[in-house]
Amino acid sequence: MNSSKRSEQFPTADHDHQTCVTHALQEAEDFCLQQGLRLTELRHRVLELIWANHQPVGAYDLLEQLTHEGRKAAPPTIYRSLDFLLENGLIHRITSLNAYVGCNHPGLNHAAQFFICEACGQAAELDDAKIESVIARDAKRLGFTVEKRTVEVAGICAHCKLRPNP
Amino acid sequence: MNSSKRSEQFPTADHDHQTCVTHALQEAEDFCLQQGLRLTELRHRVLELIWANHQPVGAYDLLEQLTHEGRKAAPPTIYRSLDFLLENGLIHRITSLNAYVGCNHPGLNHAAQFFICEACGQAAELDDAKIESVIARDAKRLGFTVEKRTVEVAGICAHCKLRPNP
DNA sequence: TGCTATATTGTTATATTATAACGTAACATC
DNA sequence: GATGTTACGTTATAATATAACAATATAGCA
Repeated sequence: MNSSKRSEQFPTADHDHQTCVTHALQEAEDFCLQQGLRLTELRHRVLELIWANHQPVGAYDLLEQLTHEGRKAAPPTIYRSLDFLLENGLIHRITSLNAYVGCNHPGLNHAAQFFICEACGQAAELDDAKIESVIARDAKRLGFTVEKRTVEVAGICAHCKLRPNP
Repeated sequence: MNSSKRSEQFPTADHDHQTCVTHALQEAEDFCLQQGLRLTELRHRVLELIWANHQPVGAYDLLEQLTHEGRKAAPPTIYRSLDFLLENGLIHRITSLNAYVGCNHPGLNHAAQFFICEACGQAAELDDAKIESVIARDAKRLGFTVEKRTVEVAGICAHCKLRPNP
């Protein structure tokens, strides 16, 4: 049985990607309805594209995908949608890639960690409380109030290690 | 007694900054001599500027500082020096700021963590083995081979919390 | 319903960060 | 001192992101 979520671990080649996109969109719609947020057609489409890309994707890639389907779009078009999706926890920004990826746990205020494969470009989203607590401990020792955490680990995923030549 | 190192914790206002710059430069010179690396005048000056700025500083800021002192410089001038300094562990790049900061432990191959104050702009460099080991454990569970870690925590430092209005 | 305030999107221009490509100068090694 | 290599100069451009203002759509209310 395949998970309908993308990135709690690295997805296998045979996972049902259409289902995971559909599921994520459904969750987002439900979440926005609950919260009284306007998931407009544009925002919905941007979120769908992000999930459909199936890995962290750049703003200008998304922009090109939007214009290729006939929509009038300029950089602010995409950045404003990204801002909305970020603010409401529907996507994450991967700082080290300048790229955006769907969030696996929309609604939960969580600090995610990312493991990013340099071979296939996919990213696994973790939410390891242990990392959080170690950071919190260090912060306490420094007298530092944490606002935002960025934990991104680059390397090679298990699938790519086995693959002959990706 | 004031530490001659900048960022094992957030520096106090009264710390001897000139000494910490001088010390860092001396360490870099020694290290490059040992390793047979050419710390050219340009690279030396860039490293000095980075330390003198006393907090993460952008490439174009450095560029401006160079040109203001009469040197001919264009973006590649600065980026090439930054590349040299990064490759040889003399500075770090703070991904979330697109900025560069002197390394406290040149020569040691270490994965640093940064605590970045959003009020004063200063960054503390930690090297917490515990964070490393937790990341390593997660990586092992995923079958992931780690190449590079990025751990950056933004927030407010102890000094700025006490300050009335920075 | 129609009015009005607000939120969203369109549009143009520009800021910020970084690299490509190619030529010249310095240096090092023989 | 000829030659290969490394570093630097120079021009152009790529990639990412935001400012500023106009037009449109939506929501809430009279």
